[in-house]
Amino acid sequence: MDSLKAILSQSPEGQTVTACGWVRTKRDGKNISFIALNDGSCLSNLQVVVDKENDSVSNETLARCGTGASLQVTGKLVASEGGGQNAEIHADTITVLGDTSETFPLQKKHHSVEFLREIAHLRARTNTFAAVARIRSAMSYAVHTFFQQNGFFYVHTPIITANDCEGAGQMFQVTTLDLDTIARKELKDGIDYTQDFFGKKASLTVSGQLSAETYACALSRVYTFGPTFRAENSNTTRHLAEFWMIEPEIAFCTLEGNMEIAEAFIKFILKYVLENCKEDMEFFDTRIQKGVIETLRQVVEKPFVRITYTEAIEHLAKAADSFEFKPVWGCDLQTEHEKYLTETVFNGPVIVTDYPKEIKAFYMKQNDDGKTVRAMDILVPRLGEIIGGSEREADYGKLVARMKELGLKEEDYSWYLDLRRFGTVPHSGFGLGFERLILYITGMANIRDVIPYPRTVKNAEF
RNA sequence: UCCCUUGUAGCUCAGUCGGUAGAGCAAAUGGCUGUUAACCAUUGGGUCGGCGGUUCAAGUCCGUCCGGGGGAGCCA
Repeated sequence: MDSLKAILSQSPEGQTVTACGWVRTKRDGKNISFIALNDGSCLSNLQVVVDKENDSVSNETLARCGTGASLQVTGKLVASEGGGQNAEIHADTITVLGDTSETFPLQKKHHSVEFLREIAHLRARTNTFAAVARIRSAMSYAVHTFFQQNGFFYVHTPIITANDCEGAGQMFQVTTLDLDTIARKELKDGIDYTQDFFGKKASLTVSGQLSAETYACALSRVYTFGPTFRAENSNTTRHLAEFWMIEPEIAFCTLEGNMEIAEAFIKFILKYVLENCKEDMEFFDTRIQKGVIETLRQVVEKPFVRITYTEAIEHLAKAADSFEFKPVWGCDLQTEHEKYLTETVFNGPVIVTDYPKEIKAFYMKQNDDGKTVRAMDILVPRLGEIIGGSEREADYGKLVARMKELGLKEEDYSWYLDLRRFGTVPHSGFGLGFERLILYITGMANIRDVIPYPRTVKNAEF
């Protein structure tokens, strides 16, 4: 059975084909009916033409071909007399594989994304969500292609972790203890985790970075690409409790090399999608965000702007009056600051490096100035931070000293510190939120609409 | 977690100064000689998010809870 994509790519010469799909719309005339059929293999529908004067398809069958029904159609593929499509199928037989009903919630009209979120199990049957799904798949393939072509090994870091030290956010606890029983007891001494499945407190991972570092310090170039979980109570269009993160980690690599790889990576994915998902991208360009294709093309062409945090603050200081939060050295960049830099000053992606150590994680390499670390964030218009990365502190003494300043216990990180005890090397890496990259590429507005079943605060439906 | 906003037909919304509900689309039915979210006509469709209060009278005013959306913080 050929997909509609395969059928529509054929030259229509009257050959007999069999097509399967779901009815999008049906338009009835006295002697003729048109059915728009879609199987999700591509954005385009196949127009099915039913000649009512010819008895091949009964009126009873035709009546069952309402929006949402699934059909198998056999007929001749011919050039279309109408203007909306090149080819169409003149049906000889139609088999209704599955009936629909008047309660089918998807109508042949526009629906809001908010409404479609409530029927997430059916929304993939709309143009927008099917296009997002196809692009997401193509991007996943491109992620692996980029790294595999550049000598990276794909490492599967654990989903469940008993490290209490990943430090990137609030964690979801994993337990087999009976919480109902625990909740009823007065627990003066706390919970006895030695009785739990893993014998200690365990959680879902918030980052594969620390594990990836251990493999980078063995295989040199590795990456992870998997689900990540954050139990933050954040309610925005850019956050999910369950999201997919891409985290490369590279040995013998300083921050400069890290930035080069990050920039090349983003450009590779954009270029791949522009070349391989043309029909879907044109849909996003006309229906979702006007001009998104041209924006992406320019991002691929131009080198990313690179500035230090200190330079960023200087830029922001010139427009200090326009901000709610005054830009002061030492403070983290606010959303309004990121927007100003990417949208007003540079009009494109900006890599900001060398942040104050106080606002960055303990494992980042300390600069000689004693104030900043070798961190880099890539900021993009509309979304803000899309990548966060750094060169890692490779010096055992400096790393331990920084941990002490922050009150972190050495024994909790002994395996991580072993990387610095035994054959330490300069190494770097970054994390990229996959869904944010999808938002950037498609122009979609809400991160909940670029993952099939979004998990957010108070929402784990489907 | 904080701020703003919103909840009325299957969907998108209107509903004025408090007086018991309206449109478009969708659906169903009929019509129509090739349509492109087809078109034309007819019909059906409502616990106005829940609970409580004020009032002769509440979709409308007040309180509270729940849901949706946007922004901020946190971050990817």
